[in-house]
Amino acid sequence: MPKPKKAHPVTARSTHGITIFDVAKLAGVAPITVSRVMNQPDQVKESTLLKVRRVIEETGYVRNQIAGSLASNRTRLVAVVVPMLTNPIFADTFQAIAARLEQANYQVLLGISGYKAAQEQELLEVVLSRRPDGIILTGTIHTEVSRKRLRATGIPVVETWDMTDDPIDMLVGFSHETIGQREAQHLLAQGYRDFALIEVDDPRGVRRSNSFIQQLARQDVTPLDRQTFHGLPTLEQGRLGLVNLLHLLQRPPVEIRAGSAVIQRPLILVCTSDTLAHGVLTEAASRGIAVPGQVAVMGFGDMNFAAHTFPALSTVKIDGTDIGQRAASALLERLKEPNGAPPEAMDVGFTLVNRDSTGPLISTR
Amino acid sequence: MPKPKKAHPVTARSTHGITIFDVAKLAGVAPITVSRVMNQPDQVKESTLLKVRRVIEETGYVRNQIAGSLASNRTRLVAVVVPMLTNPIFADTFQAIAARLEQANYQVLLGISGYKAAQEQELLEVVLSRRPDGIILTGTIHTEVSRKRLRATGIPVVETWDMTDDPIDMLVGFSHETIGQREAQHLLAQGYRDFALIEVDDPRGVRRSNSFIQQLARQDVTPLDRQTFHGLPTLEQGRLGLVNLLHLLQRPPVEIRAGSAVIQRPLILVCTSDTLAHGVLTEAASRGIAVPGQVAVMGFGDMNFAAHTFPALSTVKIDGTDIGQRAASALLERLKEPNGAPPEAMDVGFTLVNRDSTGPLISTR
DNA sequence: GTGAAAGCGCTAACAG
DNA sequence: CTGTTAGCGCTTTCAC
Repeated sequence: MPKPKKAHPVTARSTHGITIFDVAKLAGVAPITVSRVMNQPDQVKESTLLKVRRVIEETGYVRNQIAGSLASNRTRLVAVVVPMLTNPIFADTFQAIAARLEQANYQVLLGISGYKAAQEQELLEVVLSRRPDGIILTGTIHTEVSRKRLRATGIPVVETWDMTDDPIDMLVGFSHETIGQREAQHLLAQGYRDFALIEVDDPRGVRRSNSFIQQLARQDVTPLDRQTFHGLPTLEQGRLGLVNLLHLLQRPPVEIRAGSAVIQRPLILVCTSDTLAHGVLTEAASRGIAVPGQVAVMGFGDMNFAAHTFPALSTVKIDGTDIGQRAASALLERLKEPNGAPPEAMDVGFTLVNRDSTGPLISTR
Repeated sequence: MPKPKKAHPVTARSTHGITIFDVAKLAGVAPITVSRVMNQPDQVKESTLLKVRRVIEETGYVRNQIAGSLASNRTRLVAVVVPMLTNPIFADTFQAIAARLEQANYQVLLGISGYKAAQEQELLEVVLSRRPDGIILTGTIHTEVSRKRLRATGIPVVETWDMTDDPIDMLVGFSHETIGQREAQHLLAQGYRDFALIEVDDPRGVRRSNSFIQQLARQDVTPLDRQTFHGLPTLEQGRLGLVNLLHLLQRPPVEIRAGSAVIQRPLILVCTSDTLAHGVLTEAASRGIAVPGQVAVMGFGDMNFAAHTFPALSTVKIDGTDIGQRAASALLERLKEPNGAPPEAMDVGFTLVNRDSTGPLISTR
């Protein structure tokens, strides 16, 4: 007696959903043909294609990617790990990544690492168990275990929003140290001499601040104060920052010559976030303190409001959307061409943006 | 000759990763025991537990959730669909959902629907193919196909950020119509008579505006203008909104009595977003227009900056974190207890928040 | 262009 | 507390 045919198994474990077997039977083809209709339609004859698609439509069949992923060893899933969704500075990047991936028919598995490498490591364990085809991380600071494990899996990885000499794989970001340095050089060149910093304890922001201070030191300048807040930057913190620094406003401005004119440079508050800077502007407005007459303000990020504050905010422009698009594109490229060009770090750079909150610009030719 | 044992198959198709079979062999137990160590550790003897865990540690075994999901018909995946990540109004909700789910050992599959029901429908097709254990949607407006398909799958669904009489399954939100109505009643009661609206074309915001206008009409009041912008709300749009309405500032304020004092009520700009309202405040500050003396401003959302603008912004408080937590909790509850209480709509409500941008409050007892 | 057979790596079900 | 067996629903491989 022949072994019973497996063509349409209904066992105790079956989930009673419509499967590829049901569709195949109704369409009068083999299951593998249904699979081809969905995955390689060009390899299927037009008439068969239509026949199968009609049955799919009629039955309301929904494919099971779980089974497909297990069989094919590809999930069409990309894990994206961000520190915190409520930090708007990453929103553009995240949005760009998700949009680009969805358009390429990949889905996003989201992970929140909370700015802690240890938490990220735990998260990666779970993430890897889903066998994503690729991983996009925020930052380049990870535990040694995480780095080793990621390299061991061979899954394409893109690190973002930072620079390092030793990336896990691909890298799309910029150097926070360079930003701090250039920002200091720029403001010194503009004639500023009295500095105070306002920051939150985000590790990358702190690195920018440290680098900024180091560069000041090379010119024998020491900042007058440094206000550090906890958690995500808020308008409230920015306002409080200025309140805490009001005593510094007594200092007479530095006078510098620009051609035939004389420009005054007061205290400047250098913030690690546009949001903090916006808070400073708000507090200044509420107290009738002139910006940039009595105090100048510098932000970070060039978030969408920065050009429209009053006065318009000078800042460091980071193109988050660009980072996201490049990161996603680099990953997709690799997924398409696993043996393509070797990983190459992309430095997307940054731009110092002069607006009204730091006063008239001195030509620096 | 006996059939070769399947215990440790290495075929052409194997992915050469470490599997549960390898771990089992090294630990001297059956594969199912390894599975139990990971999924039901309390059913395993302490010594076996330790033995297996040591091997897992040593080999660097990473479980394959794909295979597990296929076998168990549970994915520990929850799909979350949001219109747009860059809209900060949803950030709190999304963050709360993701945090709560991760803590319960579920992962988040992200989908971006772009405010369009048709796009959402396509997205759902892909999402369903991943067999998520639950789905959290933003809004209650979906195509008929989407609703039918979601109901057919039997997957627990939570709709958020809105109210409807006919939810797909569970619902956590508030009524945009009620907000518009109450907001109008409130402002009329405060003595305002000259209204202009500033909004973006987000469908829920437009519904609030429409409801607001309807309620005004019941008191024979007609708004003087309605500025509608496209896309996500920005500070820039808010500023532009005020610029476009400057001509309305000529109108003399309404005078009303509050006890022995007399209060003046000027034009009030009712915005569908705190961000727009913040832009109005900014433009007013830049022009030296007094708020609330010459123009009053009302926002929506009570975003984290609203209490700290200058002047502080009156608004409608929505607790996005609360929505997210409740949505996630309701879902988790159902996943734990599939036959628990029937779906119940949760109206989280809202709060009218009076701050300085709408001037002194009139007692409404 | 289409099909049959054999898994992918895990867990449900049942037995001991 | 532990093990055996038999799939989960799909795709790879090889054949026609």
